Amino acid sequence: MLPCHCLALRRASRTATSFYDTALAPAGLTVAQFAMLRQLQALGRVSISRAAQAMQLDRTTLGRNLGPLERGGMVRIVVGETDGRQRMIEVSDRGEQAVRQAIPAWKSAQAAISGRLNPGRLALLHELLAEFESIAS
Amino acid sequence: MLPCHCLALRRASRTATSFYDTALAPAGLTVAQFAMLRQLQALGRVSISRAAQAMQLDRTTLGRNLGPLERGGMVRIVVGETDGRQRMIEVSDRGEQAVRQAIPAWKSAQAAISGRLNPGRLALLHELLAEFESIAS
DNA sequence: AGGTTATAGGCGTATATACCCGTAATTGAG
DNA sequence: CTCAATTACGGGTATATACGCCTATAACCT
Repeated sequence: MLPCHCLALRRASRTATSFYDTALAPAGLTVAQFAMLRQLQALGRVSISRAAQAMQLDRTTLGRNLGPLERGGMVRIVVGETDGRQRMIEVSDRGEQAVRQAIPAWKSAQAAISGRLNPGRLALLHELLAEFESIAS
Repeated sequence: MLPCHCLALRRASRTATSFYDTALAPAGLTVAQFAMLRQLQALGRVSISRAAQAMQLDRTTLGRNLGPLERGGMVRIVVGETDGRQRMIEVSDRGEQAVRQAIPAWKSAQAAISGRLNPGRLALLHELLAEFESIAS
């Protein structure tokens, strides 16, 4: 049974997600939510489609994932002024605070990895992942 | 914004899943189902918990994922003879046939990656993923 | 201006994933 | 042998992910 590249990535992704989710749980965020909020902060006020494109996520997936964040008061979804079709995403103060509060836990998870996988190999992993994505996308 | 190891893995996993799912779609299997069937074949008749452990999957996740396969007649779930609590998983002939039929598509997807990421780097990726998992699990 | 085309999203549906809690069956201590 | 502890699993709930179809809005062409 030859190793399936996809299976290896999926397994590693599950493991990483579980590891980070455990670390972030006290802060009340999943790693998906944390990453999404941080990316939304970096993007600023942005439409759903544009955010999805930036995050390499399906549009409808991003739309659905906004649900829990919106219910938690972390983001607001408002109709675009110039284009009535667009739904603009705004990270609320509560969302920014949640990210700030979660950052120590996230850093701790990051450090747990960095402490056991030397910087060169970690950088190489990121590089190979990026290369893989450019091939498979 | 420092790169989150988890986010990078999740992104790559999504990309890979989409790539392989597209390749496998004509065969009527998702890559998750394909990988699961192949692992079940390798394991032989096995209980749900034991299979989940072998696949590094949550037990309840594996149990749920059996649903579509069972509905499609790819696997049978039978009560264990020696232990009435166990549910033994058996890949049916239909399941084996589905795997056989999907293998060309899978190989094509594998080859599309191998053709653009040289063997050394691909092997390194697998090695780094394994290392990551051993750290984060 | 009006009709056609294109774009932005929502909703239905389905799979994938994992947590918690409850139940059934086995194991083990005495 | 009995009963407590353990183990195996199902179901409820929730998030994450994506496809297809539909609607609303905008843009474009004549």
